[in-house]
Amino acid sequence: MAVTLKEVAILAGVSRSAVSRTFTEGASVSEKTRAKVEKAARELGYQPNVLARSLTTRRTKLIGLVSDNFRNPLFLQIFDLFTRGLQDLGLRPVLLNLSDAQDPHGSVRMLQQYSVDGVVIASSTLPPAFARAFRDAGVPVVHSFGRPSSAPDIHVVGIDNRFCGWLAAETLIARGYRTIGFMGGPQTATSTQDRLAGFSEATKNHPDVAVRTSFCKAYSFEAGRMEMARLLGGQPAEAYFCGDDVLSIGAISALQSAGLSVPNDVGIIGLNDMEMAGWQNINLTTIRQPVREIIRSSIELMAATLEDPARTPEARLFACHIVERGTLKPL
Amino acid sequence: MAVTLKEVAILAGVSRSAVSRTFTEGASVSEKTRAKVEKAARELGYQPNVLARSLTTRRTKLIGLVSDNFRNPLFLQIFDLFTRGLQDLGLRPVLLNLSDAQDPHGSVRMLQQYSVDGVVIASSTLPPAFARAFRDAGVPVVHSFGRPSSAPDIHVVGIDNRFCGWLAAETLIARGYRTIGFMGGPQTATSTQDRLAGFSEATKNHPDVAVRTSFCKAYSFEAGRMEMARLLGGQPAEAYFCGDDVLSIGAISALQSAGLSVPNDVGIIGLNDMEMAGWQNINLTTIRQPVREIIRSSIELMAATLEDPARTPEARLFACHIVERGTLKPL
DNA sequence: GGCCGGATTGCAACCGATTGCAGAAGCGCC
DNA sequence: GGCGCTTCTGCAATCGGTTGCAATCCGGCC
Repeated sequence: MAVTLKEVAILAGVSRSAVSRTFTEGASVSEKTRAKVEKAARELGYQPNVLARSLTTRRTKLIGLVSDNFRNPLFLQIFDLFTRGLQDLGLRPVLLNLSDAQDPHGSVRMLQQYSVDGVVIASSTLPPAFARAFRDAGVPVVHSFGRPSSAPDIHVVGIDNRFCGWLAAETLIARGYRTIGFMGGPQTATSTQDRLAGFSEATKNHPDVAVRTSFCKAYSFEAGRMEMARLLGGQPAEAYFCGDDVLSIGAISALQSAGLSVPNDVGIIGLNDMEMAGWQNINLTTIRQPVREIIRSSIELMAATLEDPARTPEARLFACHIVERGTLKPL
Repeated sequence: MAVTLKEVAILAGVSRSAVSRTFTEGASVSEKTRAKVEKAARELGYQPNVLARSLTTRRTKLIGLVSDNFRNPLFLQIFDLFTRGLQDLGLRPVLLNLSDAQDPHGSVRMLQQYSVDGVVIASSTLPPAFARAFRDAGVPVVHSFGRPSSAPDIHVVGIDNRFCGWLAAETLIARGYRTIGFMGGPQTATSTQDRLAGFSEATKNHPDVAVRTSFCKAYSFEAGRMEMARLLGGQPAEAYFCGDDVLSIGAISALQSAGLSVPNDVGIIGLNDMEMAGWQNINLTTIRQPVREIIRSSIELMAATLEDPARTPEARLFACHIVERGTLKPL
């Protein structure tokens, strides 16, 4: 069906090597044959078959894009940025949906069969075992939104979740809240654990502050709604730090349905600063995570690692800061 | 790096063909050699390289998943369903982000280089020229959420947008609204055009009803918000049919910000029935589009077309129906 | 034991490209 | 024209598999 090297070679009256060389960067071809080949290629509509080429070059230009979060609208933006960024570099993302995968082994196999050049994991909830499994399989991996380590054994780009937890707690305490709640994402996620650790650390210095902790099964509106509805069945805290804006917005929805006002009855602070957080009728006070920068940096790091697979693992951290809106009582 | 056929053959003490055959469905291998090969393969951790195999089989099991909508949260669910459905069939989606692509030609080239087995287009806004370009390049294509034709020249799975427009108008009129608005998505999208056609047709029979039409630049919350805010600068209609729930929710947000009540001041009916539409504090009356079924059917159709590329193009239509909630005044 | 036919097996060519190597061209200069 | 050098070019092997074909194996039967 498709035009091959050989047909171009015949039409141009040169060897197959000559054709190949005109299509490979920096190969030695005279202007004359290059012209002949390009003319023939144009006439036939030829373009090299990346997959066949990959057999010898060992580069497929395929990048595994793996995630397990398909409920949080933020991730649509994340996929948008990743796919654009990768395709600008001539790389093509192969999506791997690990929404209900338990076993890293199977995922590794799936991607190995396709000989992806690298894997970027876009998730704050996927267990680190997955990243390690890919690495152990010899595939370059970058974990975006993962847990940065001070002694990284894998490339990680993200934020300091401990600090975010700490910042949230300090902010709530400074506003005069004395019973504060941590409403995290999945308890198994490192992001949740780290935020809780930071949150708890901050409250340790304030003996007059009571802390409640609870967790949502997923990062989704619905999970936030349901968890807050459950909390309202008991004695809720005066203010909550939610592990994600989607949880916050879900929680606010539950509060409003219960006839409670935010921030008059309950304060809420989120994390991410997604588009909706800025809407006038939501107006969520939140901790902004620089998604765009994290993704840009992840792609850069992936490209660099493709160049030098032996590159020393690094952790890249981006700063988060409070975006003050209207869901906490004023200072 | 990776284990190859040859190494397995040597360890198992058989020819390369034998190894190949134990890994290809329905090939003739004796139980004895199969056992030897499988043992060797297990020891070495061998698995066939799909891409190398594709060179002779001409099947990469790669499916192009192309879309241009990365703003509408509904599409996150769509990607979720597509990726899961495809990977259940052993197919792998290569994502192609056409958010700001103008030229079908370039996109075709991108996918051709990777010799995808097929392309599914998930978009209600991508011009039909893209689908045709893929088809003309000899790639099986299924257009999900596309414009069904009564004389289809391309596989399409979707809804009858004309009917939806008609249904929306009839519903608004039946509720007693006499100035009704059509607030569509991008004017260039066939879905918008068809809905408007249906909407206009319904109103033709009601000379006492005035119609306003306007369009949003994209299917996103923000576009809906901005368009409604603009409309509120003039004399708004009594009720609007929005081309998507995200537009509706954006519009409601703008209305609330302006101190107006839905449905007391302005009625809204959406389209899709996304998760948020059911929230108590949104409670959107909408036309439900059976997304899940459309995707399941699209994947089935793709699989069938892969089997028989010469399959006659068909259009598959799914019914839509009103989901009554609280954003229209009662009957 | 010998013959027959179907089930297995290995050889070798091929899928669409790249690339090391050796020979051929091209060039400047004497 | 001949020399030495650099730049091009084609041959042939290779990447990791599949597959048509012919040869071999095997069991059953006379």
